[in-house]
Amino acid sequence: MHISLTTEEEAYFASFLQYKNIRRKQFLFQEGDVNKFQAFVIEGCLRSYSIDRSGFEHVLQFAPPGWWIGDMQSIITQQPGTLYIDAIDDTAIILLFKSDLEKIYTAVPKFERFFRILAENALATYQHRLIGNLSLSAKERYENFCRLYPSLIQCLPQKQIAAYIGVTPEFLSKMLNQGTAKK
Amino acid sequence: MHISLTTEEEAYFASFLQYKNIRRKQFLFQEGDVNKFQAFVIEGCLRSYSIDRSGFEHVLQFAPPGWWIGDMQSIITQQPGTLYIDAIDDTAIILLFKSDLEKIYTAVPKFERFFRILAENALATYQHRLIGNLSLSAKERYENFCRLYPSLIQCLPQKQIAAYIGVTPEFLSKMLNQGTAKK
DNA sequence: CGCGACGTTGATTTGCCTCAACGATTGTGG
DNA sequence: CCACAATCGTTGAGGCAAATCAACGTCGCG
Repeated sequence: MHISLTTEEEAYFASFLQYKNIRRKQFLFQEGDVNKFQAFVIEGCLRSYSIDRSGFEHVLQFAPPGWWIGDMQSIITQQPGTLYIDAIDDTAIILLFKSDLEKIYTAVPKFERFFRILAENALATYQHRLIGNLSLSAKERYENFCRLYPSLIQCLPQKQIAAYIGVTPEFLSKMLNQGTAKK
Repeated sequence: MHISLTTEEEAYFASFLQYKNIRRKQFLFQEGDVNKFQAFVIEGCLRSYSIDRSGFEHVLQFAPPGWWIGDMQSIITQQPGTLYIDAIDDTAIILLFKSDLEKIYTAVPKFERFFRILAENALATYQHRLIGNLSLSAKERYENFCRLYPSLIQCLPQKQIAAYIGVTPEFLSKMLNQGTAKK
């Protein structure tokens, strides 16, 4: 990780963490809620997405083990959020509440560093994805996705991938089946 | 701003800053360079963009006065970047080198906080833009752009806006001229 | 002045969407 | 343990938003 901690600092940090289990399809967060925590995935998989005016889902992020997830906009502003977060599989997570995080920052400034680096990496990732969405075809975005998240392709329903790369499930299906040579 | 500084801290920080002017159309950064600094715009306007395989530009960010800009991916990894950054108008900027920033972080940890918050806000902004690109029509994206950057619409050539919202200049032109009622 | 960037407009094409129907799989309750 | 509903992927016909290509007028600038 990006910082090293003494045993006391670790214990202090750990004292704020809350463990939680979420069942497949259960919601961790819904549009209109104020998001008061970041979630860290230990096992399983979460996803964050928005639902547009026409009822279509658009996936912002998948969070397999080792990933953080939350409605950043809502966490920052403490205003009602616009995203949904739910579980794709049964999932074990750790919650870290914003109010506690503020305390942690004050007590152990090193954590500012940790979460700064985390945010900067995430930022670069989203910039890269945005550029991809502006410049690549659906097929190329799919290939990128496979290259970037090889562990996910196997456990995700195809329509979730479609909602991530920005095409309809029907179109993704056709794309995949005519890339394959036919007899 | 997000932190408050003593006079000494301010002076210490200021001692690292380098002022620079860039002429219209001049490059601050090009694909393949390793980005060693963040730039803060005082006056004028910069833009960061990528050029795809077919030679089309895709704007990642405009930076009017008060904004930071850089190739985040390259700054983090210190590997050659993929973006271009150039000046839309004659522009005055401040450079803050990554190597200096590391020193500043060590000397005055408060700055970790400042740049953490900066990165988190930027992150939320890109997430929002990505969702918009996945769920909105070209017209809606244009309207969002106008709402979000009213100061920019006047000084930007139309084709730059097109390259930001993700349409061709031709299409944006048509869109705008038939939204207007005709006689 | 003349060149190059920009915006405009039209004709045509295309990548992706919409809608609808259908089989396969899953899971759930009786 | 089976019946049924729900979800998912597939396929086809047709439609539309946006891209492509090309031509042209305008303006600012060297």
